[in-house]
Amino acid sequence: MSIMEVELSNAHRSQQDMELIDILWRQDIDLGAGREVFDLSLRQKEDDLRRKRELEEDKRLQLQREQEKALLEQQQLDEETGEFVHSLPPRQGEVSDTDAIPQRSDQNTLFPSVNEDALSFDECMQLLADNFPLIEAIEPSHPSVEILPSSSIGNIRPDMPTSQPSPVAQNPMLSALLSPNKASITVPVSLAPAPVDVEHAWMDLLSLPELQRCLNMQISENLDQDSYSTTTVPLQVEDTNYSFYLPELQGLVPDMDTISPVPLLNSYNGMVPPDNLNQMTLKAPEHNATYATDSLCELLYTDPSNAEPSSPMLPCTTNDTIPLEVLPHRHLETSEIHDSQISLTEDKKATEFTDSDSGVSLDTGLNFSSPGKSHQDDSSMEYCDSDLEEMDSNPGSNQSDYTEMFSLSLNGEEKSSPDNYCTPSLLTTDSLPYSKSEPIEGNSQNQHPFTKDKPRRRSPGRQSRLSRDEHRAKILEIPFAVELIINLPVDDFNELMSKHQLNEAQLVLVRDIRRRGKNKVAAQNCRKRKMESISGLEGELDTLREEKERLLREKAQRDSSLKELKQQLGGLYMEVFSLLRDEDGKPYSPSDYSLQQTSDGSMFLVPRVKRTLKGDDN
DNA sequence: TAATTGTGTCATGTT
DNA sequence: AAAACATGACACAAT
Repeated sequence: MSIMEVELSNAHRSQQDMELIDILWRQDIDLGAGREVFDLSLRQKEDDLRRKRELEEDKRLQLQREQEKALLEQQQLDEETGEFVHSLPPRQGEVSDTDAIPQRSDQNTLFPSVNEDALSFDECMQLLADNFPLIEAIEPSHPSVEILPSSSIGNIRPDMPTSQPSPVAQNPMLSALLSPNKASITVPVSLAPAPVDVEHAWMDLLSLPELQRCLNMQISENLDQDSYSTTTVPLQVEDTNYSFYLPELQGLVPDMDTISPVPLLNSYNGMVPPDNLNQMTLKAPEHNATYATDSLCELLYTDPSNAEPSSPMLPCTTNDTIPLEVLPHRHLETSEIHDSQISLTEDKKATEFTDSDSGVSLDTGLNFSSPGKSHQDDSSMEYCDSDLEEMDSNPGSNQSDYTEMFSLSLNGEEKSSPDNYCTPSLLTTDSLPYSKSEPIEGNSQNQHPFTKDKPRRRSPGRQSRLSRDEHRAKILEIPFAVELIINLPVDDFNELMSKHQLNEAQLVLVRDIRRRGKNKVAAQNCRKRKMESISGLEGELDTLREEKERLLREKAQRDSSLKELKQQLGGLYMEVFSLLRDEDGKPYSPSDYSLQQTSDGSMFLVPRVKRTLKGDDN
């Protein structure tokens, strides 16, 4: 695009230039730009407009950052407990009630180190999002479903089904778009204000799957860099200050605590081969607030009694997220959804339902399982769990990405109606305390062995990015993040719970999640303490050993001194003894007599005959 | 293959 | 009384 601008600024265009421009224009037509783009005066006007908009956006961002700062100042993460503590008096509710702008996940204390970088990039992304709202989708079937109020020109549906193979490399523009550096992003920015029927042009453009994928990849890369991309702003967040814990944002940054944003970009570029673009594009719908298709809803919620229009997690009504299981297939299966896929997604749901410690057994009421699968024994559970495990652990797999991406959804209508699609079976056990309910679940049908960790197939070493509880929360459509559930102070937690009408199953799960989360932290602390204690004892042992050696050395030294003294004493004794004479002037025999000293100092010569038995020769 | 290690979870006691 | 915390014990996957 920059090349094109340079070309355009050239007043004297040679015929060759004009041809080149024509070629470029033909490409840009596909990008949604009309001839007018090449009109300098028009483009100047558009530039002015764009600048003005950018200025406004800057202001808005500034305001937003200030609010975020204020919010962060109020919240402080206790490292030991993992709990948020208020460092400022104001109640969270008060702020959140007045805070219309959804807080982004840069307040997520999970990733405190990336805040600064991410924020700057956040600006860029916000600018991009407003000037070129790529991720606002034009929903062909529901064109009226628009959430982002700002310039909706050039909306692109990143999740449009695509099937054709893409000769991306042959198209220099597309190649530029594919390029990870941000220069390519400027393309849509300058195109956005084009006064032609850009939307239509974009729609035409969307027929080019390769470009779509390019754009999506660009988006997802940027979003991955900036996990809390401002494009998520339109999400309707319940008036709570914990919006930075929003699950969907978490899902976007599954490993941000280990990977800083910039390396993430690089790693993505390096990691994802071109043929995996499909997977990357699928990240975009996370921010596609308008993505909603009835067919998808039907796919996921085939059970009529389970269809829950008002359920917060349902993308059909909330326009917020899309069922994670569906999107991959949409993409990978060239936009047609097969029955097998449906059963697969359903089965996945079913397996996830069964994977709960909370006494939330769903096996009886729901029979999501495809006929080929049974949940009768441990092996089947192993299969299910490992299945989930693979979803978690395989970063390249579609499932994994989507499970994270669409992990949890928070939106304004998170009141779960009582007839949640998982409720019927839940109601059978959900009122039981967790400790009691778990064994109960292991009925003959499912035998889900919640007792004593039997079903666990997690892999701590692999660090599944979605924990089991997160899966459960997702499945039961808990409208807030697991971290939030765990780390919130009890008052805020209760407040949060009172804000959302959760059914009993959800309440049980939430309580279990909180209990397990707390206990997990406690166990970690306990082990940490234990290790510290062990190392402390080891240190103590070392010092004691050193002291022992020192004392032994001292003892040896004193022993040798004592020996020396004894020798000296023996010498003196013999000297004195040899001076003694009897009446005949003869010396006493040391074997017959010995010298002894009384307590008053007087010396006696004692015959040794009697005393030698006692061995006293001193 | 067995032993070790790290981690999550549960049960239970303590604060 | 309830919640949080502490800790031993267990299961399990990874090493």
